[in-house]
Amino acid sequence: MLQQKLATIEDVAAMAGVSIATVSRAINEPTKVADATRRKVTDAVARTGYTTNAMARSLRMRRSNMILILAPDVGDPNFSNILVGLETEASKRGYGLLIGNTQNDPSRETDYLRFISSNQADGLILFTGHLPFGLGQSPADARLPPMVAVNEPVLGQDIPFVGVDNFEGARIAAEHLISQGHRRISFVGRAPNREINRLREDGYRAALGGAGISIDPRLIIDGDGTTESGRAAAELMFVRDALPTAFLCVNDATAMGVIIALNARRYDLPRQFSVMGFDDISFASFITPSLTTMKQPRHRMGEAAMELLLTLLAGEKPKSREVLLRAELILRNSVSRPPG
Amino acid sequence: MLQQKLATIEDVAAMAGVSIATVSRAINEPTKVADATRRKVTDAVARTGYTTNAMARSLRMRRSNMILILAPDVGDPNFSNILVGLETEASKRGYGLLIGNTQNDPSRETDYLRFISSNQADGLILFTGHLPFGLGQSPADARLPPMVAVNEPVLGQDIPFVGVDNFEGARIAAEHLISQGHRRISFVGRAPNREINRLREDGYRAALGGAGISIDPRLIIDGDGTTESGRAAAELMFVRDALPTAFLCVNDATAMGVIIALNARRYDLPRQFSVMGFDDISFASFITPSLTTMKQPRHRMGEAAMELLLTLLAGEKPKSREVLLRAELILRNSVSRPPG
DNA sequence: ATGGATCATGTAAAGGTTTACAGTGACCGA
DNA sequence: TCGGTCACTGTAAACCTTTACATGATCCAT
Repeated sequence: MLQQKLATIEDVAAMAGVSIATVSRAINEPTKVADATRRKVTDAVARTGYTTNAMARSLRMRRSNMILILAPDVGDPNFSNILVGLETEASKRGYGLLIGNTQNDPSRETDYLRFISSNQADGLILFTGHLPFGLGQSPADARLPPMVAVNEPVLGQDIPFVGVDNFEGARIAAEHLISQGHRRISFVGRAPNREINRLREDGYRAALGGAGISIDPRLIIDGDGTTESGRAAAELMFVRDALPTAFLCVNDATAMGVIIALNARRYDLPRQFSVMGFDDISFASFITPSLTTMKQPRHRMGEAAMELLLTLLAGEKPKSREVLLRAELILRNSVSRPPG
Repeated sequence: MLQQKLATIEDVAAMAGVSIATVSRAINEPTKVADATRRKVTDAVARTGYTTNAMARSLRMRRSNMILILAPDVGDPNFSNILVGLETEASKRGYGLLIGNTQNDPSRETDYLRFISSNQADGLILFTGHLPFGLGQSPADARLPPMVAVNEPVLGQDIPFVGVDNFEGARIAAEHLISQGHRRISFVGRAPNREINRLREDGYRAALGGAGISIDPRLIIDGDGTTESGRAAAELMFVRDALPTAFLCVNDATAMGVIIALNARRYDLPRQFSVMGFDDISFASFITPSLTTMKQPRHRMGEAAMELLLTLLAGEKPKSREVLLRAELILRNSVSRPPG
């Protein structure tokens, strides 16, 4: 390779006329070194262009200052903003981010664990909602690496979690619809085995219950959170005999599907039907009508998750092992009073 | 720390009754080791749960098997899919991805170079369209690390590039509008100092020239590629006296702004105005009318860029230092024949 | 039988840090 | 003057690999 040899700590030590130990100290614990010496060292560092070899440092310290992010799909617009928050905080604290895109493929999840076992990453951020395949199953690896789940909690494992209060958020959303006079409110995106969907459905139920509205099970529609599922759900409502006046959707993607289906049937929104989403993805404001939704503080979620993980990594006790942020109601044009 | 000591190569060697050199060879160059010995080693590896310490390996080999991604905004929907392509190819070849989100902040760009200079990353993928601040300016660092620009080329530096043929793509788009009978076609998103915008504008000009249509400079509107700029551009057209029958937009975000503005003015699209975008971002199909656009093969762009970088890293000569992929015309509902 | 080639393995150095421990002077109080 | 602190610096081990080189065994052709 053409790579010219980089300056090492020895070169700096030689130029400054001190030992390598002193150079190391001058860099990492400046107070422990005499002023004059420190100046000689910083001088030599500048002249040689020395930068610490992170590999040697990591080897010695058994710490890489890297965090592995395990996500099913980095391209997901809901994830990528959290990623920016994670990155902001990590970068501020001198950590780097390693990305692991798993596509929900168990073998890729396992594969990425090599970064942990080979010491290339000190901790783990989980977007997946479950432990990576191969971790925590056998009692042998009862000792899990430091990790924090974000967005979606990991059930039954007591993994620290940062996310939004989905129950409360959905309740606020449903209450908003109720306050506009709606009483026949559909919930689109039921999926009892997905924790997020379950919590949002529960929030919906709590709001209706609190307002003394009895729940019509025909208005609760299964869905996997995709735009297509929203479209299909809306179509299904027309087949069944009972129509709602408002749709509360488990997320924005679903809500967009509902809106597309209603637009295609030439309904005038929001006059004839109101629609609410959840998440406030970037395109929620671009669809017609623009989407009233619950905004997730994604950037802050990322920051909080990273902060929690770094606290754990430092061996300190965090204030709390669970951080629930509040979702914020964003009023746009997809909700009005019901017709009639 | 609670960290129990991990098995090292010495533990494996002891258990297998061979030297550590043999263990290393059995793992990395299995053919150079006798069958019986290899079996003993793999056995011991399994029993101890040994994984090679990547730090020690990197230190010794002066190679980290990591690639640094420098992007202005990881959350950009156009970027994140390229990222998935990069990741696919990198992961296949045993490389990891380090993300550097710069927000176009020069100091953050420089900051991330520490991963290169400290040997934590072997190469660089540039989304930024320019060299990171602090690199290549002074003749001292004339020797640049191996890098590949993706999406947006770096001008005047002979940096290998993978992207879409923007000139050709824009020409195809404009020709599509012309083939539908449009002759008054606006170009929204002129920005002569942005290479991508410039190329797309040139493609537009070439198509019109080729069809013998003279270009009305009043139909060419500045824009920075944001949705807001598209909205503003459309409004501007109404202030000026000359209206087009079709809008060719520099990208989908701009096109969505144009559509929103036209929808707000209660025009019937595409009957009264046709609109085309460029990129095919995921929400292009969700706006009403759904957007006819040029699709960028983002996943393949990522793969190709990573492939090129790894070729350079291996010290081999790549087939070509520039890979231009073709954008594909996606027909949807935002284009029709002009009115009248 | 002998020289040389081939194959399998071992020895030890090198890669660049951090840090426990030891050492050196200077200074202070008795 | 002496013992003891204190502030600073140096020595050397440890972190865990990969790999050039040396060694020894086997085999074949002479």
